[in-house]
Amino acid sequence: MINMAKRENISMSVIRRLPRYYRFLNHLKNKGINRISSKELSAKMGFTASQIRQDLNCFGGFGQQGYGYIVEQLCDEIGNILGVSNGYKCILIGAGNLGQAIASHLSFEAQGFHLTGIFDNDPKKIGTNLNGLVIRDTAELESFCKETQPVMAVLCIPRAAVERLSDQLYAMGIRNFWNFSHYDIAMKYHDAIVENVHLNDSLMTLCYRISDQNSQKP
Amino acid sequence: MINMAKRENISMSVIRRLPRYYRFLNHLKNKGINRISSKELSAKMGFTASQIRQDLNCFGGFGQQGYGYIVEQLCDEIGNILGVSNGYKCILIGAGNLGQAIASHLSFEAQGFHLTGIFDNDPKKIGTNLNGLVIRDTAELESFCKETQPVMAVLCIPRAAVERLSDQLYAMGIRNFWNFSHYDIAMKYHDAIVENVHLNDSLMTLCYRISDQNSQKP
DNA sequence: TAGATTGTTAATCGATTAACAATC
DNA sequence: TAGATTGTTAATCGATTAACAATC
Repeated sequence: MINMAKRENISMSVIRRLPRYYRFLNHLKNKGINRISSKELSAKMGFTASQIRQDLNCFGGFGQQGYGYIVEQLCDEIGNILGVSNGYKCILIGAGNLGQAIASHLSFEAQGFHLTGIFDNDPKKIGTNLNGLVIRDTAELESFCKETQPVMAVLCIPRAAVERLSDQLYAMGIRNFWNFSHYDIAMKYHDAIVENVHLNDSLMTLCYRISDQNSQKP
Repeated sequence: MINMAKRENISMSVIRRLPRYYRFLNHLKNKGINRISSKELSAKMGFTASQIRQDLNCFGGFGQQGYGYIVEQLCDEIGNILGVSNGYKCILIGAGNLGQAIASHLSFEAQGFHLTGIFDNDPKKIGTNLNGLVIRDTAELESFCKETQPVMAVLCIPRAAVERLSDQLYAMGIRNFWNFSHYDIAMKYHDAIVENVHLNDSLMTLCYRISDQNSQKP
C-alpha cells in the first residue's frame, strides 16, 4: 500500500538485508543521531555504500543528494516497507522449550504480528498460562481458526507432527508459516510462504566452518 | 583431515546447502533407500540436478557414472565433511527460555558439538539443573574456561550483555560463536567465526513477504 | 554393448561493485 | 558557488544452469 511505486520483484538477497538496516537505523535513532550517509552506514554495517544505495533505491529515493539520509525518516520508511505495524494475527503450535521462547519473543520484541493462540497436545500444558495466553488443546485448532482467522502459523513441533498438522492448517486457509521443524514444508504447497529457521542446519554450518579453518592451519 | 584434496575456498552458498543434503540423505538412509541419482534428489529437494552434482564435486567424486550415488555412503561422507562427530566443546550463556530450548536441542539432536557448561547471572537459576548440567554463575566463566578450554560459545543473552561479555570470551580464547542476540558481533573481531540466528530478522522477512504478496493481489 | 548418469567445462543469469552525472 | 553525496547506469564478479564427453 505504501510507496509501491518503485517496488517490483525485489530479490530475496535484498529482502533479507532489510531487517538489518532497520535494526541499525533504529539503534542510531535511539542514540539520537540525526543524519547518516551511505558511507558511514557502510562502515558500521559491513556492506558497501554502493549496495546500501542500490538496496534503498529498490523502494524509493529516501536520501538527499549532498546530504545523506535522515535517520528517523529512513528508519520509519523501512519499518513501513517491512510492515512492522501490520499486526498479522498468528498462532503458535507447540509449547515446548522452543515454543515458549518464541512466544515470549513474539510478545515482547517482534513486530508485524499479533499472537492470538497457543496450542499443544500435552495434557499437562493445556490450560496453563504462557505469556498472557492460555495454552489450548490442538483439538480446538479448527474451531479457533474458523473464529479468529489467523494469517500465519508458527510451527514449534517435531517433524512428524508438522507432516500431520500442516495439511490441516493449509486446509483452514493458513498460507504463511514460520517453521522451526526440520521438515521442508515449502515443497508441499505452491502458494505458501514459508520462512524456515533450521537451527540444526545453522549449527552444522558453524561446525563445518570451524573444521575447515582448523584444517587450513599449518 | 578427511578428503581435503579437492576442497578449496568453498563458497558460503555451497556450505549452507550441505546440512540440507545431510538431512535429506539421512532421511532416505533411515527409510532404507540404497541408491539415488542427482535427478531424483533434485525432485525431492528442489535444487537442480546440476547444482547437486556441482556442489558434491567441490569435495570429491562420490558418485558412479551411469549409476548414481549410494545413499549411505554419500550421507556419511557429507557428515564427515560437516564434522558431525567432531564433538567440539562448547558453553552456553543465558539460561532463559531460548537458552533452555537450545540446551535441550544441543544435547539431543545436534551433533558436532559437546555442551560442557551453562551460565547465567540470575541467582534463582544458578545451581539448578538443565538437561543434566548445573547452571553456573557467570562469574565462574573465566576459571571454567581456563580449565576446560571450550571452542565455541552459544550466546542466548540480550544485546547489552553480549556487548559486555563478548570481549571477555574472546580474551579467553574463544573464537567461534553461535549468536542469538541482535548484536552483530562479527564486526568486532577479524578472526572470529560467527553464526548468527537473528529470529527477529527472520520474522520480519516473513512479514515483508506476506505484505508484499497481499499488495500484489488485485 | 547400450543406456544411464556422473564429473566437468562452457554459457547464462543475477547480484555486487564501481563510476559518474545529477543535484542538494 | 564548491563540496558532498545521492540515484542510476555500466562493469565486474560469482553462482547457477546447461551441455556433453567420460565411463560405469
